[in-house]
Amino acid sequence: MTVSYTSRDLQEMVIRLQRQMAFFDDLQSSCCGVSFAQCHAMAAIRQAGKISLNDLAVGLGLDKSTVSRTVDNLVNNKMVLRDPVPADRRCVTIRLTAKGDRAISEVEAGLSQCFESLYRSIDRSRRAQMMESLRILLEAIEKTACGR
Amino acid sequence: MTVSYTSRDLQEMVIRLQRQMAFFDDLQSSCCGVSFAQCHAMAAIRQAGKISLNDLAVGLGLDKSTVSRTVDNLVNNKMVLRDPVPADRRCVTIRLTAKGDRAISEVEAGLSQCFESLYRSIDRSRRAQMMESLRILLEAIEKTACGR
DNA sequence: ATATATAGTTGTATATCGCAACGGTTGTGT
DNA sequence: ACACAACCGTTGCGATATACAACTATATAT
Repeated sequence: MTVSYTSRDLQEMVIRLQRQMAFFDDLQSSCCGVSFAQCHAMAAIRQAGKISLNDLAVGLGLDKSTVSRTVDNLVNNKMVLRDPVPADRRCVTIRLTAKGDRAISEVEAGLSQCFESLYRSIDRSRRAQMMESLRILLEAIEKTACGR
Repeated sequence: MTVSYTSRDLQEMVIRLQRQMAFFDDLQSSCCGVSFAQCHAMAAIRQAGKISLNDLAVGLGLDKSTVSRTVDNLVNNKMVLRDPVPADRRCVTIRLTAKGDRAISEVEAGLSQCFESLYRSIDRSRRAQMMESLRILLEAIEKTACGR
């Protein structure tokens, strides 16, 4: 007996998945006194080590002004520093403070732990199949332009 | 040759998936002159046919005041109507106008079409496996409390 | 009848975001 | 060398989204 699926089933699944995943966002915000947007910024800063405001904005896909203000808040919370760049006085470089590094590390550790639980809760025999399916789905989504 | 996966791979996949899916949100907002939140509200209203503000707020997981204002905007845009309820004069019922119905239908048709393309772009022989994997993943996520 | 619960609105506050305008800095073309 | 363009970041302004608390009006329960 073969089960038959439709695109509507896929749609429903993906939308439910999306709902559930909103939770990961909440997890990232609620935990360390930093908001979701701040968290994303900090993750990007961390990955870069240090980064200009412009590059950060491009990386996050946000307007410079938005990121400038987010950085303001992070500076106020002593999470990041804005350093002048002697070589080009238009620029600033942004980097994490020790406190900021601790905070984002904590968030990311929490997230990793969450995914570990999730991974372990999936039957070992099904993991490879699942990862393969996700890979294919991702590829398909990334290819299917759909207005983009 | 068995490929070995880790929870980190899963995490990466799911996060990439989440990123991609943010696009579906944009699709829903940008298309018909209604924002994402408005769109969600309209979808819920449509599903219910007519609904009280309170039920709508509960259904959307938002505060009543938030929804009240969202409905304000929708009323201003002639997308929905607020009707008094004679039987209980505290209540209002909210329902779509013809314009609102057209708008949300259009959005949902676009989304469905998007998922159809996506579905078709997945190799037929892999579809069942993918749906099965998604089902399992969803179940696992819904079960894995992870702070919830 | 009086107290309590409920439905919705409004005031206030915060976060997030973009566009436009601006000020200072650097690079370029002539 | 100098004017003009390009670029970086900030700030002003407006919009949306959201929650909590206070309030009004109504309904229910004791």
